[in-house]
Amino acid sequence: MRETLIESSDKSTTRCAICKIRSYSFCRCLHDDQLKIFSGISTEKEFKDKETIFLQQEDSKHLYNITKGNIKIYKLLSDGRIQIIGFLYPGDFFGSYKKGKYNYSAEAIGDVRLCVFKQEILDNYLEKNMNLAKELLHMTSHELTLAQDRIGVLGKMNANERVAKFILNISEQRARIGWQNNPVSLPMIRQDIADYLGLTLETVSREITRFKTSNLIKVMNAKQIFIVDKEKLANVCH
Amino acid sequence: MRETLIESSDKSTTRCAICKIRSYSFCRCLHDDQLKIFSGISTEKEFKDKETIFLQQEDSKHLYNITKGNIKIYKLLSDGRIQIIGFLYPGDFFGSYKKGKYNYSAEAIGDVRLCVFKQEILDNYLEKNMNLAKELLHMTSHELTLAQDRIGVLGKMNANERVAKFILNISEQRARIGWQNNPVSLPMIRQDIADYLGLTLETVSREITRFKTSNLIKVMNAKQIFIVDKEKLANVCH
DNA sequence: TTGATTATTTGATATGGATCAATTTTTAAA
DNA sequence: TTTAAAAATTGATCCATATCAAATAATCAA
Repeated sequence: MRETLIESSDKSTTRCAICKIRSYSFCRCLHDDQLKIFSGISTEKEFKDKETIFLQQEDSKHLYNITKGNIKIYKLLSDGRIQIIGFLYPGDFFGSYKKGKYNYSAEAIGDVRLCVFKQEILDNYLEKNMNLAKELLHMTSHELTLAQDRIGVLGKMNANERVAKFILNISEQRARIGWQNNPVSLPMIRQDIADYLGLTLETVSREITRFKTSNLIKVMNAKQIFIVDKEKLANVCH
Repeated sequence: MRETLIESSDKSTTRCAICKIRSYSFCRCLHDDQLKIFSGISTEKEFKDKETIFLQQEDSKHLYNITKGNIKIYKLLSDGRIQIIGFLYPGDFFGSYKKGKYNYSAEAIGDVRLCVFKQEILDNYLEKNMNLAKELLHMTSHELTLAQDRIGVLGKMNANERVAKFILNISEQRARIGWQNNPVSLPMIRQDIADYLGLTLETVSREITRFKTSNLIKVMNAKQIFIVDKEKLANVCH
């Protein structure tokens, strides 16, 4: 048993009421008086760096919401090739909504804390709470547009453009949840970025070097990128 | 005005009640007595080959459901490069948006008939009908898994694998809606297939020729492909 | 029918990014 | 600290697919 269950330390205030990331998560649509019940339908779990949250072939019984840290979701081809579908951040919701098998595997990048929902229980709760159902529909719909954007990147953009877009996207995401977005921290290793962008780690490294050489970015260290000229970087990819 | 509005020819039976594709569309969850109201919240429109249904930069005011024909949804880069996000078929629902703008453009392939919903009106109806909201959530969720599959194809598969997967996918889709799935008809031109798979039309043509030469398929004509050895074709791509 | 346009196939060549390989840097462990 | 392991960079070469070009086939309009 690699996961740790976190006990509610205080019975008077609910987990959800003091949750730091609720404002950019699907549960933001709930009223204060609904939080107590909602806290009860989920549990919190922690994962360490590189721990598997679930694998693609497993029965999908749970849905997850990130409250701390980063995770990657990925698909494996039979010959071992890997494609990272997405990097997910605090507030992101994942797992497959319809029952059956998960459509991808999920793994922690660094320390992670998740809200875990049992599928039937969340489903039942949705039935009684139209707000939450609509919020989840909007969120899924938004995720779909992000996936479609990625199809555009992988189908038509070259290495240069892919890496530029990646740096800008991750910076935007940081801004959205109110974190430092310049320099932007890249929690994942180059190989992960490559598997996300459909490139090799060598190509990713070379493109980053090129942006550095042409003064579009400064590489503070491998995991901290300072965007020097956002406009020029944006011009690279559209 | 290129679109044609179709008048309900018969006031006693509703459009929805006699709709041929309802069983594989999101409205299948509605009871017979709800159909009359539901018919009222949508209109039907026809489009001809190559007609634009909407463009990416337009304000998104409507959502669409295909009742007849095929459409393609695509994104354009500023320099004219095109990426086809998907080919959609009868029963498919589309028109997803981000910040009030459509996330892609949509164009008819051949003659098309669509159910058109005003966004606010459908949204209001959802409020009163949890079934439909949940069905739409499931459908959007399913679309998301399809988009994620495509990310895997575009990120990690070579030309050979992409074309094989394309032929098999389209055949499966035909089977799902109960149409002839072998030979499978490809309503779109080679250039569209290329823009869908992130390849050039020459490469698509060459891969099809290779499958033909190695007797995995027969090319009846450019738009009719007979799958000779489904198993071998499947082995190519996983 | 016939010519004109559009779509498809096939061939020759070029190239962006992969692959293979070595070195340097960073991180973690002893 | 020192050493070992992991991650990242840089260089040399190769290859899958793009690009350029031409021929053939299919479709459409007059």
